[in-house]
Amino acid sequence: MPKSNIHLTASLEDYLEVILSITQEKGAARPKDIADRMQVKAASVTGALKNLAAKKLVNYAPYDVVTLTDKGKHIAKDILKKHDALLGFFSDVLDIPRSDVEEFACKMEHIIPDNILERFVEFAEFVNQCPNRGAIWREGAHGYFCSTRGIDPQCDKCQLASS
Amino acid sequence: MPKSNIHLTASLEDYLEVILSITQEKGAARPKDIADRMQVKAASVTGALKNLAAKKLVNYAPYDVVTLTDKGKHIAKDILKKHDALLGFFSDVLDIPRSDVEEFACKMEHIIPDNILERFVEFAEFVNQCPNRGAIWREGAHGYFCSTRGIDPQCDKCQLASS
DNA sequence: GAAATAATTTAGCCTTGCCTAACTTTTAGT
DNA sequence: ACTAAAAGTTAGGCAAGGCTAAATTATTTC
Repeated sequence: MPKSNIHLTASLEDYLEVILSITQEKGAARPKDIADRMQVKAASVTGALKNLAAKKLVNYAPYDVVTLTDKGKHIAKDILKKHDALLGFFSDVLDIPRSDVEEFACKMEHIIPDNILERFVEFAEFVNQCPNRGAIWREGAHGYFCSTRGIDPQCDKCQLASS
Repeated sequence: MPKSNIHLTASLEDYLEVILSITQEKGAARPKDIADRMQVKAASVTGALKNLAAKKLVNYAPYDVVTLTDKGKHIAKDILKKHDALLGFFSDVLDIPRSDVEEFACKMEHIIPDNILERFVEFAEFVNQCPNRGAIWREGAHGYFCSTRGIDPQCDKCQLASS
């Protein structure tokens, strides 16, 4: 796997992500689809595609459908993984509806450092693996607050933690 | 308080924040100080200041020191509040050293919606108010993991939660 | 299969926000 | 006070990334 220390802007990362998503649905992406998903005009897509093609991240030929190169696919999947991890954290830990964080996750995925994302993931895993210890959000008189239920003696992690 | 639905770019918000910070230290900010903190050249600061002055967020006159207007101060404090809240979350909940998240918080503060920040804050408050229930990070064989210590029967929140 | 429609590209423009180089103003040192 | 240095500004340039309008290519539809 060639080390890909390419610097990509948030915008270009978004294009890759969208192209991956469309490709997974339809096999290949057409500029029109990309424009619709990105909420930009078709002309802007052409520019981005030329840019990505110059970086060997997409296969692009005028008037043809667009596909990701291996390198492009690798990066796109990486971003999507971040996206999903963030969504998971917001859902499982902070208990915010996915629809409310979709857009925010789309912005965060471009700026969060790997080591910090790692923490988010570890924390979410902890909450998931050990539901009786995890934070539970409840609606109270003064808005939501955080609480937990009791410790489950069956839970590996709980026992591990009590040492 | 005039409703300030001004759209500010991340860059301009950063300028306000920096000016507030310098002002609190020295009474007023000089372009050179701002340039140093923002890691930009002095010429870039002049442009930003004119922009902010046009939006009535700073008091600016050529070759003079810079201060925030009430409106500017209000916005700057708001952003700083977000910044500190995020820093608190990363420190208290995820146990990441401040130095590692400073830069990230600087980016997040511009994109996080209020309602999501609210959740971050609530969660961090929970962890702070109820340290025995909060997540504790420990270094293990396979990196960091999450655990908790026992429940403190003295803790109001814990009792509240056990219902 | 020819004309109408839809998709795509090109060309040129705009904004943000940074830069450098050159010029002006202010400040400091002697 | 006068000059050298530091600070600030102006002018012009560049890259990213969007836009519109107009030209081009594909695709329908009758």
